[in-house]
Amino acid sequence: MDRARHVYQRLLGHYGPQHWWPAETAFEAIVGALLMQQTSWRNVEVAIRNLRRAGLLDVRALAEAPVPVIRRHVRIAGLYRTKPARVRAFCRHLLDRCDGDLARYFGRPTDVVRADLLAQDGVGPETADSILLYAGGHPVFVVDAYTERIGTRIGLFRTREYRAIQNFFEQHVPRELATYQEYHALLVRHAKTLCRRTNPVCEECPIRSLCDFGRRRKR
DNA sequence: TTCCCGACTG
DNA sequence: CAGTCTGGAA
Repeated sequence: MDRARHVYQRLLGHYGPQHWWPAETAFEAIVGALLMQQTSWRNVEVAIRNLRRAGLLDVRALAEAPVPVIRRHVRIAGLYRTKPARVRAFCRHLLDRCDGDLARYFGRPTDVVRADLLAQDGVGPETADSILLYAGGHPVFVVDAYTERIGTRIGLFRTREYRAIQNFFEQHVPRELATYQEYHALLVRHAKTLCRRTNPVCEECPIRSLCDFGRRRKR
């Protein structure tokens, strides 16, 4: 069996399904991705909750809201000098690109949507792919710091280049939306609970037998 | 003090 | 490639 698939099976068996964003709305996934950078997800959840409570969790509402108002609600997510304006600018873009119709926005070839996302302020490779995968239903493999850490520790690859890592997974894991969504969620879960940057808990790791780092590490 | 599911600028 | 940006939790 392919190692990348084997890792997936073991993580899924150990942690179980993570049931992420698809349960929520596509728009929430977009806002979450834009606010997530360099912040704990806990704070992003609070920010989204604040927006919803204020009736601002909507394309038009956010597009029209003054930046200071948006800032008041998302301040907890940090980087308040950039994120609020980026969220509003992105919503304005959605309005004049597809009249705020997300199905229409995402209803184009993956590469086209990805290029459009990357052209937006504050949207880099990870944010773009995260939006594609969890809001747009496009089967692209999301790469983040956790993916890189786990992948290099295990010895799946050595590169640190975004596209190279992404290609690795997309060539070894069947291109299925649900699988890609679940795999990324599992990597995040694994990186936070056991495969931490410092003090990893290799003794309890479900993929230790597949891991170059874990096998060599003493208890 | 460090770190958190990055992106941008110089 | 390195510095910078943010607040909050540990």
